[in-house]
Parts: sequence; C-alpha cells; structure tokens
Amino acid sequence: MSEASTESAASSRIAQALRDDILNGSISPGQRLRQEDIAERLGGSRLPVREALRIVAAEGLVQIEPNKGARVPLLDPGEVETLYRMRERLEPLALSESMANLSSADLAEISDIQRRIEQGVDVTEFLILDREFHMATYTGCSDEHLMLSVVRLWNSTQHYRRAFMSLTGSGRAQIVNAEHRLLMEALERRDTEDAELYLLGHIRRTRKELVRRPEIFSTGS
Amino acid sequence: MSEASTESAASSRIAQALRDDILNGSISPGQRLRQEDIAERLGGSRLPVREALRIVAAEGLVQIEPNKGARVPLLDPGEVETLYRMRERLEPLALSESMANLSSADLAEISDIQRRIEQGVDVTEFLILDREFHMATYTGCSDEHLMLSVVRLWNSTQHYRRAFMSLTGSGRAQIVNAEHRLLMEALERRDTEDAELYLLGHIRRTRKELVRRPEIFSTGS
DNA sequence: GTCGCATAAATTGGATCCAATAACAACCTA
DNA sequence: TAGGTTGTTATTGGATCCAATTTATGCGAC
Repeated sequence: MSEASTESAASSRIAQALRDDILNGSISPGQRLRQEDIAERLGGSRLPVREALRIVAAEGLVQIEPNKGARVPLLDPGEVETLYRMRERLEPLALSESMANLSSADLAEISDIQRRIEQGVDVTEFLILDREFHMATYTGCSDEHLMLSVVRLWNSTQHYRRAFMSLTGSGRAQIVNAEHRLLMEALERRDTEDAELYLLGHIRRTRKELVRRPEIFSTGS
Repeated sequence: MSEASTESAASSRIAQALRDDILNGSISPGQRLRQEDIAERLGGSRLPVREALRIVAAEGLVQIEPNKGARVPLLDPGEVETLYRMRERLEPLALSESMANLSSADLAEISDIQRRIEQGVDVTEFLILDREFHMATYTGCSDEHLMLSVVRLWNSTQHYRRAFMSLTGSGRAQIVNAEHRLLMEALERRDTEDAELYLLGHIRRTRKELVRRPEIFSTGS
C-alpha cells in the first residue's frame, strides 16, 4: 500500500496487487488465477504475471501446479491448526530476538496501536491493527529469514482469521486486549521469558478457538 | 539426479539441477548466477531459467534482487545461528506430528540409515545420510507447509554444515551417533516428549559447535 | 441413459526479440 | 592526480508469438 514505487518493477507491482487482493479477501481460497485475466486487469503481459505468481507463491499465498495454473490454497482445519502450532513455536523466537532492540519509541508505537484497537472495533480494521500490533513487537528482529517465515504464516492463515472474526464479531475483544496488555507489560519490563509465554498463550488460545469452529472451513459458495 | 523425468517441465528440471549444484557445493555462497550461463549450461532459453530461479529462491537457496540478478545467499554467523534456533523450534514439532504415523517399516528404514552412518564415514556421504536420517524421522508428518519450512532450513544451512564437517572431519561422529541412537530409542518407545527433547538437544549442540567456528564463514577465495 | 472416446477450445509453458537498467571503463576537468 | 561524468557494454525485465498440455464438449456405442 505504501507508494514506494519508484523501484517497482512490473512483476513486483503485480505481486503486491495480488497480495493485497488475497489478504483483504477479494480473492478467495480455492479460486483459480488465470494468467491472462490478471495481465489484463493489472496491465502488462502474461510474463510479469507469471513472475508475480512465483513471488506470491513463495509467500504461501498461492500454489502453482505445473500445467494447471495457480490457485489460492484451500486449507483444511488440520493444516490451519499446524500453521498455528508453527506460529506458537516461531513467533516467541522472533519476539525474543526482537526485544533487546526495541526502543522506547517502538514501545510507544505498539502502545498506540493497541490504544486504537481498544477504541475502534470494526472487523476489517481489527485484522489490520492486530497484525500491525504483532509485527510492531517484532520490529527489533533483524533476521530476514525468521521474519519472512512469520509473515508467511500470517499470510497463509489470514483468510481463516477473517472468517473467524466475521463469525464471532468482536465478542472476544476483551480477551485479546487483556492478552495484548500483558504482552506489552512484559515488553516494558524487558522480561523476555514472560513475553514469550504470554505470546505463546495468546496464539495457542486463538488456535483452539479456531479449530472449534469447523464452519470456517466450509467452501462458502 | 535421476533422469527418470519424461514428465519433467523444463523449469522444474532446471530448478532441480540448480538445487543439486547448490546443495552439493558446486555453486558457492556469494556466487552470482547469470541467467544466460545457466540457460546455456543446462539447455533451454532464459525464460525457464528465470522461473527456476524463482522456484529455488522460494526454497531459500538463492536470493533475487530486482535488476541485479540472483546469487547464492552468503550468510553471516548470526543468520546461521538464527536458522538453527528456528530448526530447534520447528523440527521437534515436525517430529511430534510425524511420530503417530511412523510404521515399523519406517523405523526399520531409520535404523538402517543410522547403521550406514556408523560404518561409512566419508564427509560427503555423512551429509547425505544425516539428512536422510532426519527426514526419515519426519516421513509421518503429512503437513506440507511444515515440511517445506524444515527443508528450507536444511537447504539454507547446508553449506555451513559441510564447511563445518570439512573442518572437523568425523571427530564428533561418536556424539552424533549417540544422539541419533537416543532419538531412535525414543521413537521406538513412542515417547514423543523424549524424542522432541533429544532432537532439540541434538540441534542445539550442533548450533553451539557451529558458532564456535567463525572460520566457516570466511569467504574462501 | 450413461459411460467412454475423440476432437476442439482454453490455458499454461517456452523461445525469440526488443527495451530498460545497472555495472564498468575511459575520459575530461579541476 | 583525484574525482566526477559520460558513454559503452553486459545483464536483467518485458512483449509477442508458437508449442504442448490440460480441460471441456459433443458424438457414438453399449
């Protein structure tokens, strides 16, 4: 969404557009992506589209089958559960790598995001802010591999997070806010052990709530 | 390696060739990969080469910079350490997902690989068999995302594992064998908790030995 | 009426050619 | 002589055209 696009090659631009469309739900899991359609819709020929599909495929947003094209992965409950278990293991690591480098300005930014979460509670808005909140706690983690893995996990599960939120509304907001506040407090105390634990609990609880709702995984149409 | 590839698309075939060349050390970290060179060497035009580079980039074997081409990532000690910490967190999860599905035939296969490790101890051979051993313990894990992440971590660190082995020879073989045997024994007892713990210790010890050898990371030439 | 097969349409994969960008070198100027 | 500048070359990015594969459709046989 940032306009830092002087550097944008066509393939990167198309990849970003695809990313946005998939993450905000404009393109649903299971849906097939025809190269020519995308080329026509976003401008350019099919070639940069193919490269863009490879790029977003590397991020787990689409899967490519030879001679059969690209489609947004449709995950079953077991796959999403495993992705959450991966989050439970990797994100505390990212947090621990991040904590030593978090400035007080970073902490203020995190606090501000949480403040906004607690006042405005639109579902779409929440999904964006919640992601911003957690990513902000990882800003001190400079390791690209680790962060790319974390982003991949968020990307792959984004649709099901939205489906869950659309289903339950903001009823569980209080719990999320409590968990976020505990996490922030541990960050401010510079207590890595506590922070990792709170984060683990936060993700684990979310996982359990998700798998309790199989209707999330039914193909809508 | 096997040419049983009547079905092989050109891009997949080239990707596999690149994968092999990078993993067995024919292409070193830092080395730049010119599309035309690869196209000429492996046959085909530059287009499938570009796709192949995207494929292996998704596996962490090369990194692509826009308008600057692809090169094999050159990692610093901190990056490799983080990759190993990621392994410590993810592979026990893969193992726990795998264990319930391991047949006695799988266990026999694992045992046979370990037997071969303990008799023949060539460095190149060890790298192959050690990887086969661990991957065999994960055969029961059907989750593609998790296994892809695990493979990515092995790929990204393969060169440094080889550099370490070339440096130390097979002096530490006894420790590795002991750890593998403990792991196998836990697998046979179907003790997930113990198996995870032994695996964690195995990876963690390796990490500590690696970071203790900064000469691994010096650019050879 | 249903299954199977063959043919046709749609879609992806690959090759060649052209344009844009970045690395490199030589040159000119202070 | 050092530094910046400009032109040249090498390399990557993109567009169009053609081939191969898959998927859809319709016909025929049982």
